[in-house]
Amino acid sequence: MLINAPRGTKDILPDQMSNWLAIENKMREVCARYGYDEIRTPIFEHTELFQRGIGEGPDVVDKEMNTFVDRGNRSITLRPENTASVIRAYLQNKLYSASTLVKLFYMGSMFRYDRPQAGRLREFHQFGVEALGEANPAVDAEVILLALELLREFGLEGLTLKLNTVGCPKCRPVYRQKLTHYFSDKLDELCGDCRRRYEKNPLRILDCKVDGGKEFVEDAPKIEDCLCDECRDHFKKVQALLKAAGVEYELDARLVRGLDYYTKTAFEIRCDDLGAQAAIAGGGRYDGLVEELGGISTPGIGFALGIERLLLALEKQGKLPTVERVIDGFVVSMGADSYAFELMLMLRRAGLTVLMDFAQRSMKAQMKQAAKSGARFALIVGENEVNERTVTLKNLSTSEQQSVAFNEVVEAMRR
RNA sequence: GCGGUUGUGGUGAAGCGGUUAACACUCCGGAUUGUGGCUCCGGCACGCAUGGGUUCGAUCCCCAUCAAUCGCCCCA
Repeated sequence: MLINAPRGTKDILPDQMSNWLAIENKMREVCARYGYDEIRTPIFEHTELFQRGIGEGPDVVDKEMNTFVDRGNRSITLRPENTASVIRAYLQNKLYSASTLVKLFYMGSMFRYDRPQAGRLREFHQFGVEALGEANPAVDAEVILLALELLREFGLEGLTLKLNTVGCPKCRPVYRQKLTHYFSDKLDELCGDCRRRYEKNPLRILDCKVDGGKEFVEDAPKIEDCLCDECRDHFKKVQALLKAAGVEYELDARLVRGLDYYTKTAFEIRCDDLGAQAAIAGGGRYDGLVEELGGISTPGIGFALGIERLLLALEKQGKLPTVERVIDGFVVSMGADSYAFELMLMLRRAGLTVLMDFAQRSMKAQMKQAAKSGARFALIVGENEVNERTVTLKNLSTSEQQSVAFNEVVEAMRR
């Protein structure tokens, strides 16, 4: 019996690497332009980091974490997201000492134990960005712009930016209170999920697919009526900056980011082509999180983007990027393997990409391989070439062929 | 975690309760001497996700498991 990869995990095979690399390269390139530096944190952390960082409540922590006890009897969790880890690293390594605004990005595996679907895996990959130390709404705008520009550079279409503010510790409780009060005598009219949400997070009721359209839900108190001056002003400034940048967005009072740590700005980028997993990227401000994790009060904002979802969307739109791979030569050996080896070594040392078929097959078969590999040249060696210490160099696109002295092959191939 | 659909070779797929499981592509080999991309010829599932059951007999029927997928939940 073969052993398969665990449910919800996927091999990224050689023929897909080109797409992954192209995407990762673009991410690094855009981040460099925006002044974000890469960071890599461990794939597992103390379970407590996520419990404190994300908060008890969201499914991500309650039901979806891969938690285990290690041999030293510690409770360890495979990271379900990276923000808490980045902040942990920021505090632990005192990155704040370098400058007030620390801008970081990451990419890597995240783990959530959920039922797999296309665009939703148990091990999946996120690219994300965190800007720590600055409360200025301009940073909110920069982060959103970075996400949008990145996707735009991939040529992705059918994107919608949804924007909301979820208030802060001053005004959110007021709003939540109002909502709870509002729904308290309407529980019977809500679906089962919403009755659950009523306890855990009444804001959720607003974007319920079952109840969302109901009149009394539509008429529920709006957060904008409860925002404190600071949050109201912040949100206004973020919008002004986005408008100035020519960004189109939808205000969505029902957009509730799933992780409890968000404050003020919350946003999500959706792509039409992804079915139920339409959220390709999401994020927001989390001004209380650093303090929650034991640092001094430090504002922060970030977002995460699902790389598999991006790949899926790009594939659907026929826009998968690739990285070029040039094969310079393919050595065809007619029973002259040691000479062929010498040749390959020489060429590779000169920095050329050279392949050969080791199956000792007919010349015809080897030529076929050479053509299939996409190599620019076939380098044919046999008894004659060995004796003359030459190489028969055939340009596979023009079919031109010449005999070249061993020492002059590199030069001939570079012409 | 809940509900639905699906599961045939490397790939896309046809198929029927009963002798050799179509077809296409890929791949491999060949069309005489050391030359590819075109053409032609030939080869490639002892097996129809796995494990049970029904049946004289199952890839086609039933059950379970596993997996994928769609929707929900949640989220990226």
